[in-house]
Amino acid sequence: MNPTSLADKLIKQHIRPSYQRIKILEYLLDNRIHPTADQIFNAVHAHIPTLSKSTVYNTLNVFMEANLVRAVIIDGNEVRYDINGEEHGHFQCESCGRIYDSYMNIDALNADDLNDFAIKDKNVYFKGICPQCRQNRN
Amino acid sequence: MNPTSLADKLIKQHIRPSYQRIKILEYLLDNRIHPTADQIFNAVHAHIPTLSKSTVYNTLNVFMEANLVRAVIIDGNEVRYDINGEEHGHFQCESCGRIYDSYMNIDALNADDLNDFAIKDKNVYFKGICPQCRQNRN
DNA sequence: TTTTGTTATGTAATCATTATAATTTTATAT
DNA sequence: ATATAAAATTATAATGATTACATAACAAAA
Ligand SMILES: [Mn+2]
Ligand SMILES: [Mn+2]
Ligand SMILES: [Zn+2]
Ligand SMILES: [Zn+2]
Repeated sequence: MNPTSLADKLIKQHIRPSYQRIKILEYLLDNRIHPTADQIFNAVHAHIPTLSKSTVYNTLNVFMEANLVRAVIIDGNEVRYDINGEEHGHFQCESCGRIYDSYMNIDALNADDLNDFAIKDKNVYFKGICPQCRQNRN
Repeated sequence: MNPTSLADKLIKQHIRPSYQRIKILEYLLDNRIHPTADQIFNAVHAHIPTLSKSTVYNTLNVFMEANLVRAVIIDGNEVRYDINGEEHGHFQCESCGRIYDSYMNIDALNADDLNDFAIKDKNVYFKGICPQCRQNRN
């Protein structure tokens, strides 16, 4: 995606398209691995030597506010960020830590005991061993 | 539950039933609110003035190892602990933070794109506003 | 009662994230 | 264009949950 359309994507969400924000957005779109803030920082820092980690966190929070990214919380020790806007669940491999997307039918999940609750968001994640790690027998 | 049966519950899982462990187990069984380590510490500390927070964490990790409790990770900032062994999902209220159990049919959730994955665990949680908070309009 | 292993305790360390203040950049007004 | 105001970035400090570590207390075995 070219820089202009990246900027447009941000402007559409009323986010000022700073160079840092564009580069972070670009990284997220090109690396759909549910990266940590640290991974994002390290990757983008290679292109912007003056980049601060604060900016990464600030930007991610701005993106989340605008629903451009969402936090994927499975591990508990560090948040991972997801730019995939489609409704989907996740699978985390207990061996390698990778998080995979899974397009299961989350909407179908229903709970009679939550009839009086206002449900705004449904989250699903599985855990286990991914195909690659199964093959490597670890 | 009387102390003896609490001790038996631990022995059955090959956990030495120290006074601290029994009291922590008792608290978890009597307060099914998915408490934080801090909540557990404060409550049990009232009964055992010498209790250390390290012991709470150690004990919770021992209990988790034995599958007596499981970690419920929704917020990301602090882990909450659940002694409910039945298969169930959760609802966290965005207003008061309370976590409710919900007996939805998690097993029914299936993902064709995970056929080559070894699925060991399925997790579901919803977010929204609980009945009490809806009534209080906040 | 030694000896040995296990558990508990207190304190220090870790580490992801947030808060704060100063600086730089961008937009607006004159 | 210049001054002024607002927004974003940066560097650093603070926060806070959890873990690591060393020591003390306890329990079991010999
Ligand atoms: Mn995803
Ligand atoms: Mn529960
Ligand atoms: Zn794997
Ligand atoms: Zn509530």
